Amino acid sequence: MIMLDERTKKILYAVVENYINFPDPVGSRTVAKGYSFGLSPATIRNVMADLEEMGFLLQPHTSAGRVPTDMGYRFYVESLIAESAFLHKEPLRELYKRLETLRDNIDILFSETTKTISTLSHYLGIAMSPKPEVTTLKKIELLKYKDDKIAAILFTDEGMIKNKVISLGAEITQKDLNRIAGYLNSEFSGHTFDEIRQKVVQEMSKEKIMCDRLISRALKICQEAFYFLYGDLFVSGLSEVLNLPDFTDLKKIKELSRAIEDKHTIIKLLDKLSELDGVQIIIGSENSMDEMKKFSIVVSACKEGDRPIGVVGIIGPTRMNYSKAIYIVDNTARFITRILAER
Amino acid sequence: MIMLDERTKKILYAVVENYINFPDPVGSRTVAKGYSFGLSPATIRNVMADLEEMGFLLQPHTSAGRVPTDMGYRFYVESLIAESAFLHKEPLRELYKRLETLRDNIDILFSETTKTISTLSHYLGIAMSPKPEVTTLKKIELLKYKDDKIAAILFTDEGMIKNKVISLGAEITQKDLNRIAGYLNSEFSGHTFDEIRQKVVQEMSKEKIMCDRLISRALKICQEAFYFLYGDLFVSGLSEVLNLPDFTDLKKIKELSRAIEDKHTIIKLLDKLSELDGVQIIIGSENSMDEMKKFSIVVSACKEGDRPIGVVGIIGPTRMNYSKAIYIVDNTARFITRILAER
DNA sequence: TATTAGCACTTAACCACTGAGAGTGCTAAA
DNA sequence: TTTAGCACTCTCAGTGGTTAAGTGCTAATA
Repeated sequence: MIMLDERTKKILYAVVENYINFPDPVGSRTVAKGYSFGLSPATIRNVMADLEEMGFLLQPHTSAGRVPTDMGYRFYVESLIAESAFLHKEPLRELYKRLETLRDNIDILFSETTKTISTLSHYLGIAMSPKPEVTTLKKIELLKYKDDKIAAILFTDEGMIKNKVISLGAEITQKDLNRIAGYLNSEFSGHTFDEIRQKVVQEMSKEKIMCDRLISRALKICQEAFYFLYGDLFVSGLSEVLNLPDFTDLKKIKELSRAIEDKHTIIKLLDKLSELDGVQIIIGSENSMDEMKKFSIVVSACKEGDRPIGVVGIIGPTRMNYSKAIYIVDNTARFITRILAER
Repeated sequence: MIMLDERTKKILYAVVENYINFPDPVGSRTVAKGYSFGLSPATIRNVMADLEEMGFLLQPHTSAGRVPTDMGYRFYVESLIAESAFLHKEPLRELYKRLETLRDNIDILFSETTKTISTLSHYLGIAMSPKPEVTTLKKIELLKYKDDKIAAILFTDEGMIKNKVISLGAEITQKDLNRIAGYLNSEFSGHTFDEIRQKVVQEMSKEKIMCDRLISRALKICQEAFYFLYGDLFVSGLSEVLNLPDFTDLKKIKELSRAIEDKHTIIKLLDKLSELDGVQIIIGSENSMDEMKKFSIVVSACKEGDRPIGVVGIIGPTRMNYSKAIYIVDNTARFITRILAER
């Protein structure tokens, strides 16, 4: 990390904050006037030129003021985190009252959470419900549909219910299904989906020797049922961000809409981020997704112990009110965590 | 309906079709040249002036060509429907092969269908999965969660699985829950959700006299479980429509995004439309939703007998290729209907 | 009588130009 | 080391002139 003396830092922060508040490039005069450094514009100009040379600021054109680079935002955000200024603010409890009533239905809870976040922040609210990989099986239920088709319903301790229809290739009676479900429950309930998947593989290799027809069927069903399950991604607030001055450019809107339609990539990204603790921030070009390189992401995982049970966050322009965003995301994540723990 | 003589109609259709193909106001010269009426631009001009007087066309400004009004589109679309030209085209079976593999999971089927529709049409693809009101209960399952909380899982004959967590206010054993579920299944399975709701109300009034504690609990659970269930609405293809010349205007983009975020209103609209047979078309100002007054909707319900089991459709600009849209929607609806019937 | 050629008229779109305003970098003085 | 002063650069909004498209009207024509 490049070291900057106190005065230079302060000027950088002033530029960033001013730009976050007013979407125009900020000039030396503005900084000198608005932030009482006791310095003349000329001096500020020199410092700003230095900051530009170091890559923290850039000029859109010669006669314009300066705008932070992604590196500039990063430096600013690091200082925000170091100060943890946002932690001292009062929590948003009042605003979450409505969400509280939804605690029982986890999908609706997460989708409504994105709406609350986008209303509060005026950016895109995002949330991902727990990915089944890390959730604990409470009970599995098998139900015969038609011919060789059965439905497998997986209940997790977290309150999620996932279902999958499976074609067996041969008919089966409901009675057999009940026995299979009984076996699977005795064997697997209380384990995470990940553990179950591993166990199934192990059992299947043993099974080759044991050759119990029912058990082998059970394992096959199980393999299908637990294959390829993802958390659901919710996004809302597009009309909020379209009101921002950052989105008067059609090209940028297109990029954003393409980015949020590529749910699969975002899910993978959030998956990775959900492993980490606290608020995570990805600024513009730091993002690995091409369409996201002009936007920033602020997310936090909701955890139960150290197991991630969901992710909430914000997507917005790099010119984002990071302080407010961090504050909202941090608060929301804590709130969801608490709500899910209390249940 | 205003009657137009053959020549006037032809000229109206020519203007509409030309405008659909090229997003510029169409002038008399273009019509005369491109559509071999054997008339000079001057004559065409006179007819176009008449059409404008009658409200089928309008001029953006004095020296521009003409553009269809919503009434103009309506007249054109009526003739399309009368000819049923689109019915003669070959079905899109090839393109639906991928969807066929998803038939077992109805939610994913519908959400992927919207993607297919938007890719084919370059407009927004929309779909609504069966609203539970009209679906038939196959089985209800009750599972104890924690304290006084239970999960009710509703399986429908259509292959949908809905779940709801209910707080009872007092603890209950799983054994009791099983008995309640057994009772509810014997009583209600095979009935539509609507019927069940009515039955519950009836039973509850009787129950006041009979006073069986378990049954009264069962009915209470049932009432909760079947309360307020909606079909899910899926929308995709925003980045498709942003590429249309109709959406270079930020204001229009905002309107569209606000419209599709108001899922509740769209669901109610589709609900109404799902009662009708065949492809339904709503053009611009015909729409009751304010935000939708600049867009058109083309939808068709998927039916099982005369029971709607879902809706698929397109949202796009009023300058839409209606012929293609109708064709795609009609085909898709038939395809989904077939797939759900075969199951 | 219906159609058409001719023409004057209207308007948007494009382009080059201009002046104002904002903000810079550099230099020389404090 | 800081600052005042100044020349310089660039954007932006506004202006005026030109072009092209398309119209409506009128008078001639089949």
